[in-house]
Amino acid sequence: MKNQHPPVLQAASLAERFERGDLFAAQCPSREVLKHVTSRWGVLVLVALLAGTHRFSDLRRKVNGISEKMLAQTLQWLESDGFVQRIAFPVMPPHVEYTLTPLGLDIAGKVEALTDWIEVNILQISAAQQSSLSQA
Amino acid sequence: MKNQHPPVLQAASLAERFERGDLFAAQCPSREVLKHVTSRWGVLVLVALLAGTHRFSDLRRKVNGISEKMLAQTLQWLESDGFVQRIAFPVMPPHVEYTLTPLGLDIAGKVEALTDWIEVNILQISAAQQSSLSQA
DNA sequence: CAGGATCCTAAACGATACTG
DNA sequence: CAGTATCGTTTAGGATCCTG
Repeated sequence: MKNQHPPVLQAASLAERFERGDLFAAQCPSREVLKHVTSRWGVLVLVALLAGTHRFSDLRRKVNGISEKMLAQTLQWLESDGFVQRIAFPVMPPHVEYTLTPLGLDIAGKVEALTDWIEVNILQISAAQQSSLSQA
Repeated sequence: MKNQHPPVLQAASLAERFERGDLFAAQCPSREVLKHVTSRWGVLVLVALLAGTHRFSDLRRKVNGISEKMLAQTLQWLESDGFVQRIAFPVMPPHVEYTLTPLGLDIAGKVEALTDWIEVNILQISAAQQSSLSQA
């Protein structure tokens, strides 16, 4: 069954939402956004777009391994969440540009903070993996 | 355009990113770690453990909707990545505690920064979704 | 209580073909 | 070029049973 966003968010639950722990509720609307943003390709597309406007094929080349289908779907998710703006030029052949919105720029920064941390600490993580084998 | 990069991002220059291998490469080892951390339950378990040590059943109760299987698997991922330390007391019935390692504490903070941002901006995101429908 | 083993469904994903 | 549509495969994830 499909869990769709409620058209109007209750002001009553707004206060609750500002408290920590609301995310743990299964019906939290943030989980849907989180799903898009932390998806396998969502992360990479957001970070890629931090470098600036990209065309569809640019993104496809940059995000190594992504398929047409997944790129299109990921971009649609991010666009519907208001993180990405899609601009289609009515020319032939088609020319479409994708840009982060201010909102998207903000969240992409958070995502990049995470991915950067992983890349910086990847050796330390691998080392921890090794030592965990001897610990138990 | 309000490009407000956190300090951590500036520490990772473009040149450095090329040297340590880019996340955009399909074979980048960081992608595996990223997969665990940004997985549906990985995010929630990490944030949950920020509150301190939890037993298996505590986590299961706290992370609403997670199954035994996925909790066990997620914890094993995070443990093998060196983010979570598992302590099993040899008693009957079993007593097992899970705690964030220093490395895990660090990355959980990044993840929480992301989830917190979403929770705080969820209304703005919904608003962006609405306006994107009327713009077109 | 913690979690392994098994089975199963739903969803994600990829490849290809096709179109404006 | 930028997608959509369709199909087949793979993986995530859930339910249940079982054991130490």
